[in-house]
Order: sequence, then C-alpha cells, then structure tokens
Amino acid sequence: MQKEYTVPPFFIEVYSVVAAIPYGKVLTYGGIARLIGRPQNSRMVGQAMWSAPEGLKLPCHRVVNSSGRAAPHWPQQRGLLEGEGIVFKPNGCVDMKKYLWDPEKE
DNA sequence: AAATTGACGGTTA
DNA sequence: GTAACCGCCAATT
Repeated sequence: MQKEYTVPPFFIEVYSVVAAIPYGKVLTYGGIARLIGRPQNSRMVGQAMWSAPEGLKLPCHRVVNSSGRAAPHWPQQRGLLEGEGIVFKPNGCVDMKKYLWDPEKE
C-alpha cells in the first residue's frame, strides 16, 4: 500500500479535537492546541486545518482565532458559521462568550 | 540536515 | 478596540 496520506500524528490529534466540536459552537486555535497538550502550538493547528483532507469532514469553519474573529485567509467562513446559527457582532467578531465550546464543561 | 514558513497567542503601545 | 512585535513548535521544501 502506498502512503499517499503521510498524515503526521500531530495533525491527527488536531483533527480529532476539531471533529469533536458540536454544532453551533466554536473553538479557538489555541484552545485546540491546549486540548492536545501543546498550548504553544496554536500555529500548527491552523496548518493542520489547511492540510486537512476534506474527507474527514472537519468543521474547520468552527475554528476561530483568539480574537474571536474568523481566519484572515478565509472568505466564506463567516457565512458558514452564520448558517449554523452563530451570530457575528457588527465588528466581525463571534460572541465567544456564548459560542466558545467548553470541552470540560460538556 | 538546514532553512523557511505558518488558517496563531499573548503582550505592549 | 486596533496595531505591531515577539515567541513557540512542527511541517514543508
């Protein structure tokens, strides 16, 4: 078998967490990094998303940065979140106070 | 093996 | 609230 998918183990951890985000909730890159045990690796989380195979159905659009804002290189993310019932504030930020997923609380 | 890049976080101004 | 700089770690080339 050829390894077409040389998916780094680190990314898999990220995918697992991202895939666990419930509908109508959002999580920050740093939040994911913290859940996988790498609080300093927030950047890798984003890199994992970009490299994420679409077949995994990762709700990457539910992942926002610490500012509560959507990804800077992503044009449609905002529309996707609104489609899930998430409301953006006029300044373009998500109401993290309400939509930020709390894995330990669930 | 080395150097560069990167969908970021946090702090300071 | 916004803007700019630094730091951190791993993947990619």
